[in-house]
Amino acid sequence: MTDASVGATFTALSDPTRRQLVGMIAERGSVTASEVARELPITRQAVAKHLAVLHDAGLAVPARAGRETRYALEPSGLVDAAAWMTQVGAEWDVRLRRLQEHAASADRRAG
Amino acid sequence: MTDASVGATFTALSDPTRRQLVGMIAERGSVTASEVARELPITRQAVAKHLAVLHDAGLAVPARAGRETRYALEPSGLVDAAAWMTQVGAEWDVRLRRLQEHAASADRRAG
DNA sequence: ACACTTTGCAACCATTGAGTTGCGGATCAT
DNA sequence: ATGATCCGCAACTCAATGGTTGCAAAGTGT
Repeated sequence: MTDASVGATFTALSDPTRRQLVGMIAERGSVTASEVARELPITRQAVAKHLAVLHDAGLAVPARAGRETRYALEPSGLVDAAAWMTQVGAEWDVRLRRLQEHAASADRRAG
Repeated sequence: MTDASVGATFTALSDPTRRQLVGMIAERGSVTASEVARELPITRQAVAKHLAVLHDAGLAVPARAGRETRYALEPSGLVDAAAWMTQVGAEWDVRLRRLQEHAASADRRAG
């Protein structure tokens, strides 16, 4: 759960086309660049680049079968990023609770 | 939890400087651009831009007090993004479980 | 063997984004 | 009142990136 891997995950998910792509892979189980390119208004190479980014982020894994390369989902990257967010969220929560308590006690003092 | 807001959150968290900034705000409760700029190797304006991005993403909220503008954390943006990830993660989970079952039954068929 | 499909690599273009400098306006302290 | 901070806005540079086209290599079907 290194900072670089978390960053790569957020970078990968920051692009709307890539999020859509993730959704399509989740629906279908696996996908090739050519398949997706037929349905989206972008070229196959653009899709291939997006799939490469998802792969580098550990969110998708390619498997070559004959002349086609199918990409499936790889959950570990998402799990790591979700863990990071949960952890950071917990820290925020602690901090915010302190602030709320502080504000509440200030209110009490103010009557 | 619109797609645009989720995208803004991921975009905000995809930058390492911004993640560091989030950590600093979490530690201190609140922060000004000038304060942070003294400790980081970037200018105040760069920090101000980052804080603006965090604000637009709903992750930080500014409060002007006199001549300084302090930024504190705003949890809603993070909560939304975390919810998105949890949801997508659950879908992946379902899909992966299906695939595993499929693979297992294939194994059984193969003997 | 040959036509067809699928992929991968490289070069290129346009846009975004992180960072800078410069300046003017508002606030605080003396 | 004036000097010192602090902020916000605007213009600029430079690298990263989403997208394109072109082409060669490898797999498939007849």
